[in-house]
Amino acid sequence: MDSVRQLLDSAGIYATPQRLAIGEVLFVGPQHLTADEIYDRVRSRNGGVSRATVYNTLNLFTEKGLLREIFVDAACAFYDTNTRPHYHLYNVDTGELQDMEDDHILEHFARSLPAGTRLKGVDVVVRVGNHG
Amino acid sequence: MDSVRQLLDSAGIYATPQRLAIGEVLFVGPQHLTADEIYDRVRSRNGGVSRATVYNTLNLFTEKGLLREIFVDAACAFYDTNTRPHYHLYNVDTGELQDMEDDHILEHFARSLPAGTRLKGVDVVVRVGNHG
DNA sequence: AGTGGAATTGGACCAGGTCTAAAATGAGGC
DNA sequence: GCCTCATTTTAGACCTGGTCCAATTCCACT
Repeated sequence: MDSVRQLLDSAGIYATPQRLAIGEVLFVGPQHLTADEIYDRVRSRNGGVSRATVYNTLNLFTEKGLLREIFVDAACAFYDTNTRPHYHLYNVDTGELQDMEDDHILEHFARSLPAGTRLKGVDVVVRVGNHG
Repeated sequence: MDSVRQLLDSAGIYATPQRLAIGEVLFVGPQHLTADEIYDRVRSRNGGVSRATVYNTLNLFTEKGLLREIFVDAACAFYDTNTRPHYHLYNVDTGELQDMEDDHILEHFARSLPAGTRLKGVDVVVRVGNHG
């Protein structure tokens, strides 16, 4: 139960009740959630957390490297608890997003797609910056 | 000059003056533009095109496979005239987006980054669907 | 207890992008 | 040439995810 507190500590994040509540929703395992899903889950478990705090906290966690933002369509960001560089499989029809673990997926993706799905495209974004 | 018309024809898109104007802005070569940039360029060249038409047309072109949408941050979509599966280099500080042509970039990206930039992360989205 | 800086809050605000209802366009038939 | 009707365009209202802001609360420290 205190693993979330430790995680925040190790990232240099001051642990508040709200941040712990949000962390407990997020860091139960690898998952992809939207801000709204996170907001709903935190509320139904702990009650009082405002939308603004959820956004603040998600941005803070992202900045500190505990989360990664994924943009897969214009109208909603996913937050991924797996922060290693990795691949995603996005189903444009269902809106599902899942991790792909195969390191050679780029060579194989066409062969290894889930049954019943058809390839629509592959985008790789290598994110760089000028500092930090 | 009529190559845009031919492109629209071959994609089964009825060629209107507005669509041709937008096509002429887009299909001059490989590039990444935002909807707003496209709107501005069309207006400064041809005048009368409404924002709604630009969005309609971009969606139509995307649907018909002439364009690809790229989501790289929450607040703005890029439209890429290169529709083959390929990689992008996004500079989080400048907002620049460029194509990467190296087919083995995933193995080499860490070594081949532009001078003065540092790796922030790699996201690969393999887009699939249940039909079509 | 008192103080000051950080965190939280609700609500106003912002900006892409979509929707809608009305007007304009234009190809096909006459 | 001109009607007709479906398609396209348009302006502006609208929606919605996300940010900003000023006011309040919290809490570590004295």
